[in-house]
Amino acid sequence: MSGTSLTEVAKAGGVSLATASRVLNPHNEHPVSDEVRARVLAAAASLNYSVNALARGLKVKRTRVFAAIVHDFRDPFFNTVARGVTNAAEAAGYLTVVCDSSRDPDKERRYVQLAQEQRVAGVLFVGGGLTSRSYREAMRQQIATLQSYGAHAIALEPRGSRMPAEIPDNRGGARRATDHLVELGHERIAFIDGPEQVLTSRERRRGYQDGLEAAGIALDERLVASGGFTEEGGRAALVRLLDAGVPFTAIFASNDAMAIGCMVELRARGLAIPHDMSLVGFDDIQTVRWFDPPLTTVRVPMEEIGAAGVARLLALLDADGGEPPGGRLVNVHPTELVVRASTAPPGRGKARS
Amino acid sequence: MSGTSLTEVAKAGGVSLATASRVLNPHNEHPVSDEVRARVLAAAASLNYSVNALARGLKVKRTRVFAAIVHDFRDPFFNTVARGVTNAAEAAGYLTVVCDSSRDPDKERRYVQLAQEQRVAGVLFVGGGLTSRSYREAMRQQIATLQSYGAHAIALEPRGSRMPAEIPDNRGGARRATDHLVELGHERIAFIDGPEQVLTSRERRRGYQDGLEAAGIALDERLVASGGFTEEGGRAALVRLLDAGVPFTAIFASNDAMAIGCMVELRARGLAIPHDMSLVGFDDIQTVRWFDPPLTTVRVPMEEIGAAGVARLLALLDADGGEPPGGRLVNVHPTELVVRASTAPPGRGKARS
DNA sequence: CTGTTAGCGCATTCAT
DNA sequence: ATGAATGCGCTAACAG
Repeated sequence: MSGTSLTEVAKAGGVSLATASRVLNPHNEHPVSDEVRARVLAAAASLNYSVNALARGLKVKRTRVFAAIVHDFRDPFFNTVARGVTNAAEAAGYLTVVCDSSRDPDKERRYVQLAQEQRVAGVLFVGGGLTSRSYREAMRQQIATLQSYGAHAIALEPRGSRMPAEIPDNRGGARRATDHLVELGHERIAFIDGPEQVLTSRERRRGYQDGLEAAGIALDERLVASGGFTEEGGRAALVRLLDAGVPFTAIFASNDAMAIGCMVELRARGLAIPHDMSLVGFDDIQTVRWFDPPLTTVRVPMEEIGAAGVARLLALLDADGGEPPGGRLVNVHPTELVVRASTAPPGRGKARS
Repeated sequence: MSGTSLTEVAKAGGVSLATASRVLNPHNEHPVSDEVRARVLAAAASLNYSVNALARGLKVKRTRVFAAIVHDFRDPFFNTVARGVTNAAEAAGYLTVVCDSSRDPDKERRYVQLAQEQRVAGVLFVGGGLTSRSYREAMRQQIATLQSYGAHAIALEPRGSRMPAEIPDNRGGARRATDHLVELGHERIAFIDGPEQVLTSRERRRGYQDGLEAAGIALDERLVASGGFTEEGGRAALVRLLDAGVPFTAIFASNDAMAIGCMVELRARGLAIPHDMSLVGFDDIQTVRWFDPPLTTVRVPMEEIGAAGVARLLALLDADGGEPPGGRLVNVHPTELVVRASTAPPGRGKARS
């Protein structure tokens, strides 16, 4: 019921506890004779010995576990980043606790709390933070506590805290997407915004504004609606826009999930993409290439960002006790416009008339 | 750097270590005066105290962590089940380590190993096991070791081991999907199989055979191709089937990912769904309802299965030391055919001619 | 190269 | 109702 302990392995191998530890602990440099080593290994194998990471962690004050807190497990954006994290972590011998906060700040807080109790070596926040003062203050406080326990925090989307971050170039990507539409000749471009209070939304909206401004097009607030980064929300936002009667020939949805919602609604109304309406998304989640038409979108290097976050964490961990590794606090990963078939010059579609 | 310990809280609160433990440990029943309790709580709060779950776990020989091992993080089937698991676990105060094995048995083994070292309370296997003797033997061995350390293992897809399981009715669902096609008048129904060595594939294939048999249709092996449960694989399998020239009017893909691959290929060949070809999937992952046409598929209660797995684990944990809770070893969760627009009676489509 | 020892932070007897 | 003492399994000095 309670498994085998090192003491038992030592006894079975006819050596002391210390010696057994030395051969079974991969990070131990202490020399051990080949013969003794073999004996201990054999004893461990025959007893199905498995180190107790709790005891080890208690002793060395450091575990090999990370926590990744994501907004929504089912969103391909998040689970792809999470996969980048878990793969990179596993390669370094770390396990990753993945937590789905359901975009609930309180649940997020509870998860950080639990992770802290487990004395994780680091927590990665995957998903933008909220803009509110109170949220940022609470987060700052929480991270300070985390650090007092020796853990590091990393952001993989803007968080507005002073923590190290590996984030996509949201603003630049949104700018390029807008430019693309402008270059095709669109002048009335609707924008489907993410949740208002989320920093990621804000950055992408900014990029949209940049693009409009550069083209000398005035921002028309009636062409902007929030879709909460979900398919249903995106669809609902488009319904509002279309029903409002203000004409537009293209839609820039600030994430792919909402773009999918738009596709569904356009199809339901018999509006052809891109003939009647051009559509651009953001993220380049895997599924959008299977849709008809394949979606033009902005590629975010999701797995790469996840892996970079882990590398960052590992570097921080190694540097502990020395000075922090050089380099910027925030690394911005370039995003890239992927033109597929959902965009074209404005036609004389129904939406225009 | 090393955080606050209970000892410090006790000192700050002017009480003994034992007393501090009694008020801070939620599972402790020991009476403590309100005044002392308040003092300790205040001290803990002002010091930002957070229990060390490692020390606690070492002492009580039990952690509040589960491990969920999934085949592929990015597949909506798996991440949806995983979300059911993490949510249910969090509600019970447990954290879940989610591991993506990339369908690699060796990686799966390493993850179980790591989880065991962390002394997780339970391991949930999400995704079918392999049929091979060696795999099943190794798995049996591994589970035995896990249990010797007090952990429980649960399967959320057929595993062919004697472990408790909460699995979908794969065979029945596949049977119903086949019946549906037969009832529409199809007689030549192609089947896109999952990976051959995976038990889930085998169950679904069996259901397909059941349906054919009930309808008096002989199984034609030339109408079966394996697609490995991925979009690309499904598409490639369909290419082979189509190019082989053996006519058929409907396709039953044994998971939605492969059905999506089929849709893409049919579209590329100008074959209309369902006019030229009917198509059925399996799982009812969220995206398939957004496709054009929305896919007819077999719904698997994914989150429910995840939650059931956690409930099962919790019951096993509570019962430890007593007799195991009554009930079947394997609980089968009903699946349900969801008819959407990708199926219709056979037309005179090109595939037939 | 091997062995002895101390103590990580906590829950839990056993006293009081 | 509170406190003192013990040990979970392990690593890392320190001795030899």
